[in-house]
Amino acid sequence: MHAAERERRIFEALRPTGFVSYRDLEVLLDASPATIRRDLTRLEESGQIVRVHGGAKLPEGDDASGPRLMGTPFDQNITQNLGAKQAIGKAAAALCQPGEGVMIDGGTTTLQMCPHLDGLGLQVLTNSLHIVNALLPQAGTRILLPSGAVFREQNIILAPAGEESMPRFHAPRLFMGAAAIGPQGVMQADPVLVAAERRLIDRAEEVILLVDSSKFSTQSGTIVCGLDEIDTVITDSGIAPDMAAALQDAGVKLVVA
Amino acid sequence: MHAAERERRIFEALRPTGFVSYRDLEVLLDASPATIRRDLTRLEESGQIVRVHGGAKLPEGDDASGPRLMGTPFDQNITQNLGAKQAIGKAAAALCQPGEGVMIDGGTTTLQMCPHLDGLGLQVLTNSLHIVNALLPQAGTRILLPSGAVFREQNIILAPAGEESMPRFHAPRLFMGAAAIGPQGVMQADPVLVAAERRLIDRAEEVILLVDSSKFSTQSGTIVCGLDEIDTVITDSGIAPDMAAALQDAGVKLVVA
DNA sequence: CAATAAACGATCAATAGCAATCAAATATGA
DNA sequence: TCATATTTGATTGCTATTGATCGTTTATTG
Repeated sequence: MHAAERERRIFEALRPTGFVSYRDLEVLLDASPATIRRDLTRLEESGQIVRVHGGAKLPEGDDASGPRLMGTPFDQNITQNLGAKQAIGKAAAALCQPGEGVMIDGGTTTLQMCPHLDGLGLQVLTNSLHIVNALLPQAGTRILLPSGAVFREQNIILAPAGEESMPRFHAPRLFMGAAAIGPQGVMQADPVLVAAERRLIDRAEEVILLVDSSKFSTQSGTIVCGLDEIDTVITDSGIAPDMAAALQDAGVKLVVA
Repeated sequence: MHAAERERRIFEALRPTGFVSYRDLEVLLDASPATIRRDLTRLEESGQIVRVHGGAKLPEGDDASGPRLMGTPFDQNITQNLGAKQAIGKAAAALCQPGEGVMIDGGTTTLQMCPHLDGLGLQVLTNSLHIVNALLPQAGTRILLPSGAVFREQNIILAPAGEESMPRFHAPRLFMGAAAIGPQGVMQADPVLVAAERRLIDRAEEVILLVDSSKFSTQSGTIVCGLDEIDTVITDSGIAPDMAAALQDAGVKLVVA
């Protein structure tokens, strides 16, 4: 296989979550370790990726620093606070019990759970096509989808109002993202997301919110639910102490990844 | 072989993934290494391709057909009889009325309809994630999905038996693929596909079958339905005359793309 | 905090792709 | 028909890329 072809595959693997492991590449490229390392080194020197121990990731969301293909707002968000989101995703994945069924809401932070779910044999109900794509290579993970129409802005599946879209599903845990969180509760940028998430919340025993610390300083959006409906918040170390205290006062369990 | 003919073949090989290896060209063009290099040099000087060590690729930004991952049986099938499938897909798309709702079954032939559906403002119900991906860039096409579990072998959504997976949907036309077709009826390789397709058939006024002519000589599989349930068959000119006659005797309308 | 395993970088031989030159075949025009 | 121009094919070094094998560094786990 040739360098150009390998590069194409690397980016293809990199796009969904912003990260590829060295192991994945070994299988995907069918090339010797030395060659893979050389490819990664070259791509890093040209600024197109960032190497990390064990793989490579897309550069953190500084805009206009290279000829990367990212059109949708979603693709732009993937690289925002990528490191924090990866840590949060990993911590969230650690809460899943092998073999159980969980719900994962769409979002760039929840997306980062996916690489860590491999091998757990989970049953994942999600409304996000991005998450479907990320989970597709994991043979042991069962993917369930609700019915509905595809909403392109967020690449999620949206059921018509009042319609039963996921019959007979109930899960111990829902992992949810958000545009912002504050004392008023959890907020989303787009009102149509609110309806979708509310439906998920109603079907979960426990609601776990995944938000990087920048979401605590944003305030715009439509309210999804109050803090009383949230059981756990997973965030990064950038959270302000008073925010942490406020969450715990509201009875929310706080996990800092 | 003339230079023009070689150039045509080079682009043909280049289109699917955006890259051709020098080795591939050697087989494909049946020309001496020197000639191939000269062709590539010339095409690069005119800006139509970019040469890289070991082959050539399309210039950046010329991202007409997105890069696809090869390896699964599905991806291998895509290139089988591609020309015929494209023609069939185009003919099928021509049967769609602007603004109407249609159902499209998963398959490599039905997939070829997608490029021709842009601008029709259709409402497409499909169980195939491949078709979802193909339709995603078409802003005017509304995509509807049934609920269910993702079945990886074929990348389709499979509803649990007996469950209502697509409430309140009914379409004038179903476009369906098949593994084989003969006097006994329409066949699929995998029994799980049969259940999925049967459910679609029940919701359609008219069933249109898309099969390239090689499907007439295959005989293996599970029977999906008899010829009496098929209204129209679209195939390529490779169909044997006696087969064509048999279809028309069975009351099936035959379209040769 | 130490042990272990994985990932890393550097070096070197082998291979594959490359450019340049020249010879042969084919086309073109008087 | 002959001469000339253009295209194709073969040969020859040369360079780039690859894969294997080291020893070293870095995460991870108990």
